[in-house]
Formats: sequence, structure tokens, C-alpha cells
Amino acid sequence: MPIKPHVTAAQVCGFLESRIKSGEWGAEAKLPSERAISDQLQTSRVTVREALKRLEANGQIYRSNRRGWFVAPPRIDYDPSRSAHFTQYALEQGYSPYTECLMQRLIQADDDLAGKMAVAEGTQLLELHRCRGINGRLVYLEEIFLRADLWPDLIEQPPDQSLSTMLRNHYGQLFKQVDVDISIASLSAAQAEILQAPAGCSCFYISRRTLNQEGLVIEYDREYWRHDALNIKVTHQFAE
Amino acid sequence: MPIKPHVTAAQVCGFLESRIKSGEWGAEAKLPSERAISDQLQTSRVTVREALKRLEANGQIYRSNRRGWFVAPPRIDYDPSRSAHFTQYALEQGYSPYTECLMQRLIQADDDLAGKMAVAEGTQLLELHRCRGINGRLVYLEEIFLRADLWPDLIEQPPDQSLSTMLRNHYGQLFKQVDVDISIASLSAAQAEILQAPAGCSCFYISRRTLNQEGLVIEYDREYWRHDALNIKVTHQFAE
DNA sequence: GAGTGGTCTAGACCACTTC
DNA sequence: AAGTGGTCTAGACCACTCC
Repeated sequence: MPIKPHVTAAQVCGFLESRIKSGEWGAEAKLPSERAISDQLQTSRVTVREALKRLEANGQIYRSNRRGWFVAPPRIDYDPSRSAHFTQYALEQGYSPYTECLMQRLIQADDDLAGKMAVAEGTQLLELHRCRGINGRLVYLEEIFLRADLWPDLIEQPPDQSLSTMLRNHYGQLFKQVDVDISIASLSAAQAEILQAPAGCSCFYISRRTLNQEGLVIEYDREYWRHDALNIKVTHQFAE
Repeated sequence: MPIKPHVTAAQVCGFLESRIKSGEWGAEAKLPSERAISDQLQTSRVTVREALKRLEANGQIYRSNRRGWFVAPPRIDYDPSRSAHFTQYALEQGYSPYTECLMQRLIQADDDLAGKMAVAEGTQLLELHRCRGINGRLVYLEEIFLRADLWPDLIEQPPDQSLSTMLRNHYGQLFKQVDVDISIASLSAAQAEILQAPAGCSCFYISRRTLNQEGLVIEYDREYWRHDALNIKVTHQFAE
């Protein structure tokens, strides 16, 4: 006798996608609960979760820890090779940017940092941690390292001000070159908690080294982005 | 009476990671079967799979469809803003590159392609599909679009030759600018099958528009990379 | 043919959010 | 207090790979 075939995760994906694409569930809309979806589609919660994770993987939806699943808003365009600040990008694209400084302190460069910043091990560095969001949603964490000898009184400055503007205007530094690295990583437990993301959540990892006219590394920066929040755009002009 | 606490996915992650980091399981090594791991650690297969997926998310391991889980080899460094060909990159970094042409045909530009290539809708384009691997492992799929009017006899050329070299040497084209877009996407069912990846597998999506001296889009390219195979490096020089 | 990963079922408990 | 997502158990069948 014929057995009712299982509802597959792919079918659940289709069901959810059609509602997202039709606009029935707009940006930032909360999806129904996992149990509600599995009841409606006559399937198990495991299958629903599998479908949700696939839509999460390509950035159509995201989750906020234990609060539920939400439709992902449009991604922000971002060119990490430019020194323009995040706030400017976000405003240009019609978003409301938000920055919070989580921590700032003086540290001694360890082996790894010394290599990245081309300084001797033990050199004094200023370390800043910030988180940033758009439209009320946290989208990335940032770890910034600056040579303390180049910015002697920076630690006194208000941390919310744009760093790149400050470096240029206040210290008269000119940027000569930026080296950018982009790869996939996963959030540490502490990072995931700040971004309200699940444990082990995959993220974009972007690191940037900014060099000045003399070839000194004036800024070293590590960013951890929600992967659904970001569209990286880089334009490269070839020399004549 | 005390109940034995559950083995958590995080503990399984730790168990697996320590064996990878210690070198007990080297690059490309096959992990034990999911059932063997769950038996050894006295846990369920679901928990083991959860752990494996977390290590997959940050690129430490990867799976080849239905064949098993493997330790991910070192990532290849890649600068999409340069026109150097993949083969050269791979050889410089000590890998054995591999390219296969999957398809080539003439098409009419649809609305989307016409916009991307700045040509009229219906313009004749040459479409090439290739897959590429290093050390015997497929790492990305590529869809290339070229204006048929600029390369009248290209369809007759051997497809394995480096395209960028050919464009420069044979046609004397000079590259002026490259616009690169990078984001996260997921593989279609057809793409996943070619890369031997699971359904809905997340990937790096890289699209590139290459412009010549006259500002014409001479190449438009879409790449779908296994996310664990890639480390993107871009260097940007600021104008004086 | 044996074993594997891919998928699905039908529960369960906990920590946390929301009301 | 009710409901949610996060996690875990203990099975099952299938399609596929490998031998």
C-alpha cells in the first residue's frame, strides 16, 4: 500500500522562500516558530531546522540567539580597500549606523601581532574593540591595533568618533597602501554572544593592514561580520 | 541519583580539533565514520554531525558527497583584482592545478547579463563553464561571459589555455579596471553535484567585471568557491 | 554486500525570552 | 507561566560508495 512520502527539507525551503520572495515576510520580519512551521507542513521540527539552516547558509534569513528567525535585510556594500569609514558607507546607503566601543587598553605586541604590524615583540600597542550595527542590528565586531608611539594621546580621545577621519585630520597621516585578507571563520563563544549569534556561527573574517607614506603599519584591524550582512565590493585600477 | 551528563557537540569538536591540530590527521586525511566517532565518544550520531558541521563552517574539514569527511588542506591565496590566472597562482603556491571545461556555447544576453556587461539585450555572448581544482580536489566553478563581437574566433580555441593570457597575447587587449563583488551564496543542486558538495552548501560567490582601455566590459566572470579552499588577498595602493 | 553519509521521525529537557 | 530555540537521544530507511 502507498505510504505518504516524507516532506523534505528542500520542500520546506521552497515554502519559506516563496513567502520571503513574495514579500509576505518583509525584511526583519520574524518567521513563525519552528514548531508552528512543522505543524503546518506536517513534518518534524528537525526537518524544519534543516531547511532554516540552509536559508541561513545563503543569507536569506538569520537568527538572533533564542529569539527566533528573521528575514535578512539587504546587505551593505563595503569596500575594505578604501579607508572611508563604516558610518559614511552606511549613511550613503540609507542605513542608520551604530557603533559601540567595547574595550580599549594598552598591550604588548605578541609574536603574531609584532609580525603583522612589523614592530618588535613587546612594542606597546593600543587595542580597541568595537561592535557596529545598522538599523538596530549588530552586524560586526572589530578589533583594532594601533602603535602607541604614533598616537600618544589617542587613548584620551572619544572612541565613537571616526578613527580614520581622526587619524587623517588630527595626526596628518596619509594612507599609502592597504592589504586586505578575507576568509571564512567562525565566531568564538564570546563573539557569538555579543552578536547574539549561535555557537560556532560562520562569519566573514576581514583583516586589514594600513600603511602610511613611510611604509609603517599605522593600523591593523580584524573584523568579524555576520555573513549575511555583507557584500564586498572592490575596484582595482591597473597602472598605466 | 547522579545522571551521566550528555556529551556535547562542543566536546566532540574539541576531540576532533585536537587530533587535527596535533597532525594525527593530516591534510586530506579521511575522518573515522560518524558512527565510529559516536560509538567511541558514547554519544549519538546527531551530536557528532552537529560537531562536524561546526568544523565544516570554519573550514577545518570538508565533505565529499557520501564519501566522508576530510581534513581541509591549506587554503589557496587568491587576489581576484589581479588578472593573473588561477594556474599561475596555484603553481606559485606549490599546488597542482587542474581545469576542466564543462561547456561552451553562444547565447543572447538577457536583461541581467546585458546590465552587467553594459551591452544591449540580445547581444551575442560566448558563455564558458569550467571547474577547477588543486591537488585532485575540485575547489570552484566558473561561469565566464565574453562579448562574441570582440573575440570572433575564440570559440575555436582550445579551452584549457589560460584565458587571460590568451586575451592579452592573441587579442592585444589591455586590462584597465576590475570590479570585484564577493559575498556568501549557496550552491545550486547542479553545482553541488559537480563539486561533490552537499545540497545547499554555502560557498564564496565572486563576480568580476574586467574593463579594457576603452571602458568596454571585455570579460564577466562568476566564481563559486568551496569556502574552505580560499583566502582572498587584495592589495590596494592609494593614488598620490 | 557491507558500510557510509543524507535524511527523516518522534520524542525529550534545558535555558532563555517574552508576556 | 508559557513558549521559544538549542541541544540531545534512539532509532529508521535510502542512495550511494567501496570493496
